Amino acid sequence: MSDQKLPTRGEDYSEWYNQVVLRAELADYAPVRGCMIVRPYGWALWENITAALDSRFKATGHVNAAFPLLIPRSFIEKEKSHVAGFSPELAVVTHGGGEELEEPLVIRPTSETIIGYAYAKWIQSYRDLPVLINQWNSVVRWELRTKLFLRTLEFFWQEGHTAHATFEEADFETRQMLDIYTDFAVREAAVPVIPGRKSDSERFAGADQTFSIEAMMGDGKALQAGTSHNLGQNFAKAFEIRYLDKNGVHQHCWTTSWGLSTRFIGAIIMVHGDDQGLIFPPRLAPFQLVIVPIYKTEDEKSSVLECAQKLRKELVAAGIRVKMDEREGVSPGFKFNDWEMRGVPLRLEIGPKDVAKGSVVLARRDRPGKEGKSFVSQQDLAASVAKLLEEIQKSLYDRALAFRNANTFETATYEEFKKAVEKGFAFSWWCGRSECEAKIKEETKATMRCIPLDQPGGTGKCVQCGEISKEKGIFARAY
RNA sequence: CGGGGCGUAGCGCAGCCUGGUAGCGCGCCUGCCUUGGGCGCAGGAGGUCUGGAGUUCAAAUCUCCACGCCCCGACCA
Repeated sequence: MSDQKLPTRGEDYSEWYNQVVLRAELADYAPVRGCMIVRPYGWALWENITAALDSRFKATGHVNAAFPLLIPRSFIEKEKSHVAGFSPELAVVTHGGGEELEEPLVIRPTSETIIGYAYAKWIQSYRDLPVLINQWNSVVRWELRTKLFLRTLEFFWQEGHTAHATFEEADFETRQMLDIYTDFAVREAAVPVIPGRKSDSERFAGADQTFSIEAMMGDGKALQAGTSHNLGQNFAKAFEIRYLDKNGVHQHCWTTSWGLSTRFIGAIIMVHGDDQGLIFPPRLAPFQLVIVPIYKTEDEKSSVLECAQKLRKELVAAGIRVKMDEREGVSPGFKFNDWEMRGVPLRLEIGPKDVAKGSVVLARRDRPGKEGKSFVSQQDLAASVAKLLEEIQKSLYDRALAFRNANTFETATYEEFKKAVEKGFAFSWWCGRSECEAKIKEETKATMRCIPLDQPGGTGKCVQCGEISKEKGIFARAY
């Protein structure tokens, strides 16, 4: 660490983000442009994200599997709009074993096609349905403008792929998974999100309908934090995924896909972080509590460490993720700042005075300085800690929601709209036409994020063209 | 893929204009001292100056070419 202070978010939000990711040791740049090395601290966060999602997938009947990294290029070409959408960003393997391949292989940008191939083989009867499979993997899309976690050439994610007998079942699945993402974002990550439907131009290549959850970052920009697609019968027709129904008639399946990526880590960073650095929501934080022992003499050191170890064991036994910072030669003050920068939600300070009094100091990451510090008895420490962690979790959500509300504007005129998207979200009537959407983008740089599922009802005038509209949309500049 | 910026110690930079001994800050190592909000002092290690070609007695420095990275725009989880 060369300079000790981060740039503030107000000075340079983008640079604040880059630095905090590197200094907190979440990730590092790789030798190939656009690729990312996820460091242990960042991966620990991802593991907590995957665990929270995976249990929700399992609870709704999904199972995990693994499909290949390499896909015959002809597969990608089988679904018209899918090729059109993805061909500019494909990585293609042309050689293997020292020879040019007869058919180039695409490194998966997503797995609809190879899974479609497998489903066509596996599904014959309505009795085989539904198929509810998820896979955890990484995919490659040749991005030209990259940023750690938010947009990298290779990224880690989960992709769920399901096949159903009817449109209704596929529609239910699509919405159910959107609900799961919403629940995960709100309850685990303390990130308020707006679930909604994507416009035609923002739809996934090959989907009939795309839904997303949209979150507001600390600079007022939007981030798509998860997506769920109803693929209709498009892939089923391209790959001949068919089943024989009860009447003995061949039907094409209805398929869905849904994904959430390491991009979500970017959302956590930008939704909760402050000028000191990261703030992780307790439920996902790699370390929920860090212990900083404080001592001068050798005698103090042994008694403080002994006590700290005892407390650590109690906390671990209570299921709390604890880090003990026993580094020699760095001052406690340094450690305070270091762990604050790295986003640990709660810090436990213990020194000779605390050992004598049977107390500790607990300092909340979400409330800087003295205000967030409290003296707490070592008796029932685990219970006190658990309670504080819950409070922090809640206050992070409340704070993020308040910020989003303060920066979301219901705009009546186009002038108001233009001002709104400078600061945050515009929630405005929209006629639904792509031309209006394109014009808005051209003139304001804001894009149609989603049409929230939660609509006020009634009608209003499209913010751009003035036509009577039935729905309101979220518009914002986006990552 | 267009525009801009930058490649010199692990990181951040100076040196380049005006060619001639490789420098500073932070970090790292050792020792002492300190430790309740980013300690201090002393000593030390660490460089094919992104690569290639050219000009020159001599190139980090001048010329040309290549490569890489970052930032800003068009396309995307």
